[in-house]
Amino acid sequence: MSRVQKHPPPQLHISLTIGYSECMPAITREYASLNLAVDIVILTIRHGDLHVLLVKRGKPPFHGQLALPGGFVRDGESLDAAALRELKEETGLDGRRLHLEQLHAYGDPRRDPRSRIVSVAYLTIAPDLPMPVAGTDATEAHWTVVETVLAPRRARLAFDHSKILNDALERARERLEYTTVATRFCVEPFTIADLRHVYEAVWGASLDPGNFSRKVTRTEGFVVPTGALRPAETGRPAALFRRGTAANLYPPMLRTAVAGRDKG
Amino acid sequence: MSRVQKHPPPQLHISLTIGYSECMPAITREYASLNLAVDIVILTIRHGDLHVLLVKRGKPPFHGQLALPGGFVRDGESLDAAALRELKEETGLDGRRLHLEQLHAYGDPRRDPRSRIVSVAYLTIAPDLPMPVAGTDATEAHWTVVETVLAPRRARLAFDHSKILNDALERARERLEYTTVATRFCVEPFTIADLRHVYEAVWGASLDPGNFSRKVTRTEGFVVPTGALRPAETGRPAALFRRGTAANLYPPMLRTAVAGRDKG
DNA sequence: GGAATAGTGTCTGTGAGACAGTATAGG
DNA sequence: CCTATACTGTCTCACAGACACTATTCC
Repeated sequence: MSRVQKHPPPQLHISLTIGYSECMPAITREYASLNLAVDIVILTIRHGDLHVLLVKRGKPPFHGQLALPGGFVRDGESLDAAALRELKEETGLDGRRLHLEQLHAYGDPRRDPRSRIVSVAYLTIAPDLPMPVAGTDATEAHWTVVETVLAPRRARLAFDHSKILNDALERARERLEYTTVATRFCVEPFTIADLRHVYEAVWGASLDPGNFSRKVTRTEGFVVPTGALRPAETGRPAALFRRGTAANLYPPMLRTAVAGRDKG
Repeated sequence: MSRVQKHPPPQLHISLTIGYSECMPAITREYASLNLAVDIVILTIRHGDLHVLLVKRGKPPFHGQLALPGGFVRDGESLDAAALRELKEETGLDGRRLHLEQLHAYGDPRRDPRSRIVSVAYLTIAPDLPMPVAGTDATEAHWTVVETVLAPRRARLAFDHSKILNDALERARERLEYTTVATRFCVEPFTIADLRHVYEAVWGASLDPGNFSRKVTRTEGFVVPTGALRPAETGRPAALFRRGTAANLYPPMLRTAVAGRDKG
């Protein structure tokens, strides 16, 4: 069958829902009437470390715990539009100019203790910009070092957000292998070293500067030279680049061979 | 904010919903109360061609048109569980023994003309087995050659299922590059030529038999020899293999270099 | 033997990685 | 001079692709 309704029409299960408190979901309905949310994993690089934007919850459940920013999908609003709106509300940034991709839908019926809420997670890659991070509501938003959040002794995130964050990280690491999105972490113009620091922060590994430089500059459409130089604090000035037009890397920059090496 | 309800609690928008017919969704609610469906792209290879399982819709909308199998997520049922259940209902197969992965969530508010239905699509890879394909309801299910479905002159699938199918195909092609899922198309034991036909059908390109054989047998954990041979209709008998334990291919088998070549 | 498929040998080109060497800045 | 960073040269190894060649079967 394909979306063919065999049993009660929508109105019926609604009437069954009435009378249940939000803490005690009905279990006799066949079709779930539920709320749909988007949660956004916003990654950026600050001071050489990968950061994620987290908010401190102001009410139960998980009161006072850290969580991913997000909110409900509104009526008549597409999933992508909801993600763009939440991104705007949380960071003030225009998501159309950032990398924003759907990550995964999370639908465990008990992932939210209040009621059934299915969440579609998005991954956003942002450059290190002076973001307002003006929580439109009273919640505080903070950039947090990803490594700290995922440390075993650290308190876990609210809901299943630790899993979402882990999935987002794995996706980001993979994207850096096969696409040019790493440039989306950089403020233009950027140096090859800036771009290398992105790979090192996301992969948690150190890369050979010489080989990396050759690889990046020789891959068509990855970066385009501006001709200008950036005077370094120390050492030879570095050439400046902008993002190229290519979306995918061929051949890819596989991290498998790099895995295991430590960063630093 | 993170799933914090600023406005009406769940009960309230439910009362607003009552009185609306399913064909006229409310537009004044801030949060969407909606139905959640799963649609499944079940791929298999029959007679050397990539097939997808499609059903003919028995009622409007899109009456009589082809669509992906799917159905509503039930109350208390996870997304994965719903996909497994639908798969079982449509094919009689146990999805736990097949490759089943979430593909993407489709949430355009107008993707279903009746009411707002968000669908989470799944990709399944199945070997060419004698499947009952017993539609538990009256819908007919048919294996259809993918190439035929996507041909420009062909009638498009119902809803946004053409897009879902295209996304699933792209995902499957990519999976064959980086993972060992191609073996999931094969009935064990299988020959290297069987596996090569999988790649050729999914990629729509022909591969060099010698190089492919070497690549597959030398990649650790891709396939394991059974020691037995399969007598061929003509030619030298081929060695038989089973699936190995590796999930990922390193180095991957990139199709980019192959792209453009025609399947012969 | 001929035809067909299975599988190996071998050559070439490309690219990754290691690492030496050169370039250009400040101190 | 030194140091630090940027970048290039070069060597080696691994692998993809092309394709010749051998192996094994049925006719």
